Amino acid sequence: MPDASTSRQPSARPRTRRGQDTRDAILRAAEVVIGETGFAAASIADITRKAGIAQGTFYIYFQSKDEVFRELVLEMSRLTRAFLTEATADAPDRLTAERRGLRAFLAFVAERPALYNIVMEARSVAPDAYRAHYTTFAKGYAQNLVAAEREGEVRPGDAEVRAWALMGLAVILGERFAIWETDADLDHVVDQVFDMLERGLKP
Amino acid sequence: MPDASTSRQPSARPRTRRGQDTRDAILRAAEVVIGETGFAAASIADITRKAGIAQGTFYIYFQSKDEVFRELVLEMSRLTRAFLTEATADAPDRLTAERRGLRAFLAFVAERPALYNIVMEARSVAPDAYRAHYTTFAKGYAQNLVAAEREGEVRPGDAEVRAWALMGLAVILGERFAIWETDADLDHVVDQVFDMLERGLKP
DNA sequence: CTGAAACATGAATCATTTGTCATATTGAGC
DNA sequence: GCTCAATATGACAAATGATTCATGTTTCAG
Repeated sequence: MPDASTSRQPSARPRTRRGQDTRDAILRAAEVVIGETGFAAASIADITRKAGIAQGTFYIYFQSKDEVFRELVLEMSRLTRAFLTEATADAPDRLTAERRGLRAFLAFVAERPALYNIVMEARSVAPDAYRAHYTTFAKGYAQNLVAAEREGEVRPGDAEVRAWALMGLAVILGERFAIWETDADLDHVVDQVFDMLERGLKP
Repeated sequence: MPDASTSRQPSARPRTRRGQDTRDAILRAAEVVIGETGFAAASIADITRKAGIAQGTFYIYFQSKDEVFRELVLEMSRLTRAFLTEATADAPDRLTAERRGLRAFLAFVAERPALYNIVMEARSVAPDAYRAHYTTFAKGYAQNLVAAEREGEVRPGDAEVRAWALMGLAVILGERFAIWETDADLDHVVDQVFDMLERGLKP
């Protein structure tokens, strides 16, 4: 067992308010710098400069650049789920919940593109975290669909396949209509997608 | 105007069979090395070792690591489109073509995960190439949908939104069912997706 | 055959950055 | 107001890996 009293673990939780603030400052700076320039191009120097601290201070709170990155992915993962849970909480039925969820997701992406970029980049930088993010998400999604099916709110079908399909569609629509194009009519996008999803493409 | 006769452009086309072979060897090695370990982790040394050539030789054919990468993205882009065009060529109607297209795409991804990884990583390594890839793809996709709509093969709707939605869904299904899980029942996945897309989720 | 262009080599260069460390400073609890 | 753990500093050692280059070898048109 490591002796935390003599050899303090790097990246142990801060013990004072001051420490907490510094750690937060690093995370926020990392979100901006990594989110804007990408993981590879972002240097620790960039991050600490933006955070207004010395380079060495970084290593008091994180073992490596990789570690902040993972922390940011986790943060984004939690945040997105919380946001969507909130947004869909009092929907009358599943399809309405899905619609509101997609709308909220697009708004979220437009609001914090940096965090979105970080999750996307996690695919190559921290594949396990990336995969965990989507898998967790998909699980909840599928559960909702199964429940909806039981209630007769959607036609029967493979909930897992559907969940992944719906996530995928949300992801790329976010990229296309909330990041690349910054003034798209998101309500129109959602309407169109749900016209397709609810009633199908067949004439 | 640069004088190509005295200062040969690096990355000019090879002029002999031998040169062509070497260039191809580099591309194939780069596909494997970058596709498996990621752009950042892949070193020129790794690539040239795998290609069986000296490090300096690399720079006869490519200006930088970035340049091979872009070339690979382009290659993948062309290849995927050709493959899908072929796979959907003699479909009786649009929805059948879409179905066959998705099935073929999943098979393609399962077959060459390295190339797929490269396109995904392009999002951060070569954003313009990444975007060009999807935009080109979406354009063709949307045209097909517009035509199908005219023929009365699909219900009217915003073809661009639909095109992106369908692409997004294919992308993440590829990741989930062709890369992460290597023995998924791809026909089942396609059936389920098309049940949803054709007839809709509403009971 | 032959010479010039094309191609190939790999050691050396060079720029970049990570992560460390010896040395301050801060502030909470006594 | 002292003391010690926590926090902060910034210069620097060490590694890394992309790119260059001076020199050799191969190819092929004439």
